[in-house]
Amino acid sequence: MKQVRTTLAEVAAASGVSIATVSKVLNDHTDVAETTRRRVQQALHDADYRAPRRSSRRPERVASTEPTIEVAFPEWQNAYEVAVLDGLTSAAEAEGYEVVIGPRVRGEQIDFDPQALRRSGRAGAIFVTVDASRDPIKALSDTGFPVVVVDPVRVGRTQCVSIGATNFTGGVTAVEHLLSLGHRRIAHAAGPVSVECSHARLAGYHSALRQAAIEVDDTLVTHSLFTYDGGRAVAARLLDRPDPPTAVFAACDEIALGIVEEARRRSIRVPEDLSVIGFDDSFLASRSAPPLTTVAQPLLEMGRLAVRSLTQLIAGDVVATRHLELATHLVVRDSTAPLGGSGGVGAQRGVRESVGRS
Amino acid sequence: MKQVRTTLAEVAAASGVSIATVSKVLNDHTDVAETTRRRVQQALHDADYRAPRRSSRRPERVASTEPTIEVAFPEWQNAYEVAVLDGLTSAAEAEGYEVVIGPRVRGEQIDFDPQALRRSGRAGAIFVTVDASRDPIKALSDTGFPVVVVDPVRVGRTQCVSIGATNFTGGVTAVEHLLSLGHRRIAHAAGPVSVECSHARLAGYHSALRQAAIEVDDTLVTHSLFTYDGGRAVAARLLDRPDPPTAVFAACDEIALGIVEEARRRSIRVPEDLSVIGFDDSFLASRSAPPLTTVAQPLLEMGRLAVRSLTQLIAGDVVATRHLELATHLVVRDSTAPLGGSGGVGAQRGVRESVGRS
DNA sequence: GCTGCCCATCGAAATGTTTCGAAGTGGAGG
DNA sequence: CCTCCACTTCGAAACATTTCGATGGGCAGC
Repeated sequence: MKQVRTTLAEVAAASGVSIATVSKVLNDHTDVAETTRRRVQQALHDADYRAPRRSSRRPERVASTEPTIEVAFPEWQNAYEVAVLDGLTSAAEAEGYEVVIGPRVRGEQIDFDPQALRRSGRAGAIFVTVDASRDPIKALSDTGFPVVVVDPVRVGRTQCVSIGATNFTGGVTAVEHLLSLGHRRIAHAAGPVSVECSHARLAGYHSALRQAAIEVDDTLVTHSLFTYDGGRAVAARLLDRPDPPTAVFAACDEIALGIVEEARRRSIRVPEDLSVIGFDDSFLASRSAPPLTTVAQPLLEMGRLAVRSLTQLIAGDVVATRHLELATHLVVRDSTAPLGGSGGVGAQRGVRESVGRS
Repeated sequence: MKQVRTTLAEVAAASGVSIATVSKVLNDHTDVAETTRRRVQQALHDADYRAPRRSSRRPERVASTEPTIEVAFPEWQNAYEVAVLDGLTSAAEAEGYEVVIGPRVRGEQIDFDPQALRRSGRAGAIFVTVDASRDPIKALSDTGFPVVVVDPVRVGRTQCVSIGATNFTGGVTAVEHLLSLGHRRIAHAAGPVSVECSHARLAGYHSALRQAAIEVDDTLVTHSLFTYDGGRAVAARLLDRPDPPTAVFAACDEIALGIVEEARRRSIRVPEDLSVIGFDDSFLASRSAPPLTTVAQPLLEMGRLAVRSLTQLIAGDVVATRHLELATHLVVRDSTAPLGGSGGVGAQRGVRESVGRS
């Protein structure tokens, strides 16, 4: 009795159906009642079932073409995702995989057929900034198809491996930086409530403030999408208050840029009158006026790690952890300054990027 | 006893081995002796064994994948290219093509093997902002392999189809806009001399100035790469002159952003003290502070057109023209203002984007 | 209310595939 | 000539998947 792996038989017993039915659930056959399907999926998850490795030489493509990885993501014109894709493709090239652009993930909708993807001969799939708790991805991953998710909006309870950054610590870093510059009235332009990394960054914000014995003013915390326009909207509310903050920690660079622009429109100088710190260090941050101080995520590295994790899954190796987090670090540019702004415009602060601990 | 189909069990009995061994022969496993393998194959043939239909919706192995287009480009983290890729992939999806990310084009070096690409079974290839006069691309295209180049650095004398924008007209548009605001001392931060579209935009600049009977001051024309840092460098030279220009036409948005930042460092306000107009209308332009006035290239449309042209080539249709140009148009945002800057900072100009003719 | 039909659902059994260890083989070393 | 060891070859059993028929509930027709 080695019993090294849970089998369909056990799952079947646990959920009170036959082995055949469990198999059908796994393979998305239609002749299973919805209630039964759910019960079986629950049992599959509880028993931590994972598909047997169908031999490591599986991709079995015919000739010429290299094994292929499918990548799917919501948006092309997004500096964050593009940076991840950059790392991802370079690693794929190094490991001898082709990369094909998968189905477009539209908002909450992920419309693709897990069956088709499994049969298509792809060696694996990588999703970037999508909701990994959604059914198609769960279904795909739970059948043993190699799936890695980078910075999932939500993880849920799936088999798939996910990669992210230390969002909580990053939030702490950002606020500590502002505190060290003397700021006390620090707002947080957070991301959507529904997204997990928003929570982590917000928690970091709270934690750092409490650590500094500063009472948290919940009216200084706003929520918006991770977009420039979202940043514009929340900045309008924050800056037009009678008691505006002296510094804002934005949950991403795009939001930060929106805030910088709204400040400019009000003749509020950044960083002299208002410090703004972003998150991501996408290539937008280094090209703005002023260049953004930001908490950098190692986006290229996250992309590379995604490919390496995927190749492990493909090879059938057991991955030690289902979720990996890479360290963030502070990149100081010109959008933050000491409270009281001694500098004045054009103070010629160095462009050197100081790197702190995450 | 329906016995509609011969099974492995029968074959196994006939050839005197176990079912497992027959399965292995069928699946090309290595752990079967050559003599045994031959005996089993003979038996398989005699019994007219054929694989069971693995469900009717089985698309027969490799044929399942859609025809594939390879795309190659120099740089991921580049707003211009990403926008083109966006249009390109959406069109490919619509036309039923897969898109695979091809070899990375590094600077002047395009290291891929045209032979391998042709043999790989790709339906065609699209290159973005590469030098189409280089040997590998010429070689590929001249052998009849379908190739389309978007915004080639240089075209040379090849067979391949290229797609660009009306760069000359765009240059004229940009300068006419600045002239209409009253500017007379207009600099041009041009792109690299080696790149064809730089020439076209520069020629448009010259043409518009001559048209307005303004003498061209060649010291107001600088060259740099199409980068933010390039823009910073040339801006430093232009702005530190004793007689700085009142407006700059930058050959791309990245250069424009570099100029805006150098101006900020010198407390030169944009647009009150200096008007800056970019080129491309990549997503950087709409996210800067201030948002950039720019000459828009229809990047998405160019990507789509590239795919459509390629599908024509693949279908064997004769393409009427080897080079297509799409119209540019002016997008007015907040980085340009009338000479003499009536407005003052934060003048709350509308965000409306006025669209002019190219 | 009864009958018969349809159809969604499910499982037994047939079938194919993989794992893992047993058996065989050959050669180096004693 | 025997032993040991590494390697090849093979099959029993474990496992997964599919087929196809059984079951039973809903419902129209009578």
